[in-house]
Amino acid sequence: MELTATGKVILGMLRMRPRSGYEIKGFVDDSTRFFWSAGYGSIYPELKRLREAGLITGSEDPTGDRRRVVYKLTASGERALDEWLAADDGPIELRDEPLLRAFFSTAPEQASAALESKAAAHAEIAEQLSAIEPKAAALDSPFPLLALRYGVALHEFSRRWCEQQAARLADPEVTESEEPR
Amino acid sequence: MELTATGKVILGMLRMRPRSGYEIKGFVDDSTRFFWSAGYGSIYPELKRLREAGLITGSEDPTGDRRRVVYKLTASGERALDEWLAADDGPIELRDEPLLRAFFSTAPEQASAALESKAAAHAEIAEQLSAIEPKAAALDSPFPLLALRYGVALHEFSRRWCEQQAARLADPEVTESEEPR
DNA sequence: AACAACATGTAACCGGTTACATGATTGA
DNA sequence: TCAATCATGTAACCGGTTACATGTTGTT
Repeated sequence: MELTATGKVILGMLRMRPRSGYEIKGFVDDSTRFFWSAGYGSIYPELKRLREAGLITGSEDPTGDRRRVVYKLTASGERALDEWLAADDGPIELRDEPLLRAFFSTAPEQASAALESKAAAHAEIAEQLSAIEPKAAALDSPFPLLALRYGVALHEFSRRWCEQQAARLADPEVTESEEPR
Repeated sequence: MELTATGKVILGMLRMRPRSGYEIKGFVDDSTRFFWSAGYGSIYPELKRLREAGLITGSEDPTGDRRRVVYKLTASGERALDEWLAADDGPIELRDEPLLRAFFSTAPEQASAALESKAAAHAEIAEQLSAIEPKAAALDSPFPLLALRYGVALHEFSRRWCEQQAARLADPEVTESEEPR
């Protein structure tokens, strides 16, 4: 059973506790969003597929007249999740448009500006991640918090690196001595 | 004129110097691959679209009977590129499956193993990037090398962070005192 | 009464990846 | 002569994003 990206995150979250599709979306936004996002348009169809594949079961749990389906793992789903967790591969992918701008810059001032704005973006992301730390800290498992802290550390690192390089490029002395063409 | 992801990288690379689709692919693999990849299946159709939109022109430059089309920017393409470079937004996206594994781990040893393997992946990527540094260093522009060094620094940082945390989680004393549940 | 949040789902669109298909040139 | 590299392109597939569509419940 090949799991899709969305399938993996759904199974993992359902093992933590049974949830509805809506709750999965909310939890993704509060936890994995910065390295593994998912929208309703992926979640609901994937829940359907996972149920049809027998990896999860859904039970109706309405609030009054508002329908709500809570899903949980089957034994088979548990097995699929464990299988995936036991592997040690999987992609680490980055898509970084501000960096591409720096890459294609034609003058130090332009590259410096691109890096400054990239630094600002990293600062903002780090801040957003810090803001959801309390939610991660309240969970039973300590590992979501660990992942979140990785995110904060990573973006703080990027921010510092970009700021340093931006400053270096903006300094005429350094720029001239290192780029004599 | 809205540029696609692939369109941006093509325009940028064609301004550095005129190239064929094949050469663009080669240069992507030697430079932006780690934060902005593209395959033939994106490049050739996009070249067609850019030409139809008047942003680039292609001229036949065969090697014997082997056909070859070299593209370069038009004034309009130059303008589109500058416009994009002057903006200061654009996504910074990460997709990190090893981190997702750590996130969903249910025991310190499992999280530690996930982080170890993530650290190994970062080490390998950093090595690959270091290996193409000489090629980047030989270019006219210093900024591709800068971007590449960012990649090396970033993956080295991730490697260190993951190794440290993996070691911490594998140490029974620390683990017990920090996870009393 | 109105709005935010809860809740589920579909359809169209978009763009990237993979596989396929073809053929020439160069160097070992 | 054989393999690697140069070179171009299409088609099928896959999966994610966005917009749309609908209705309930709780709060102000």
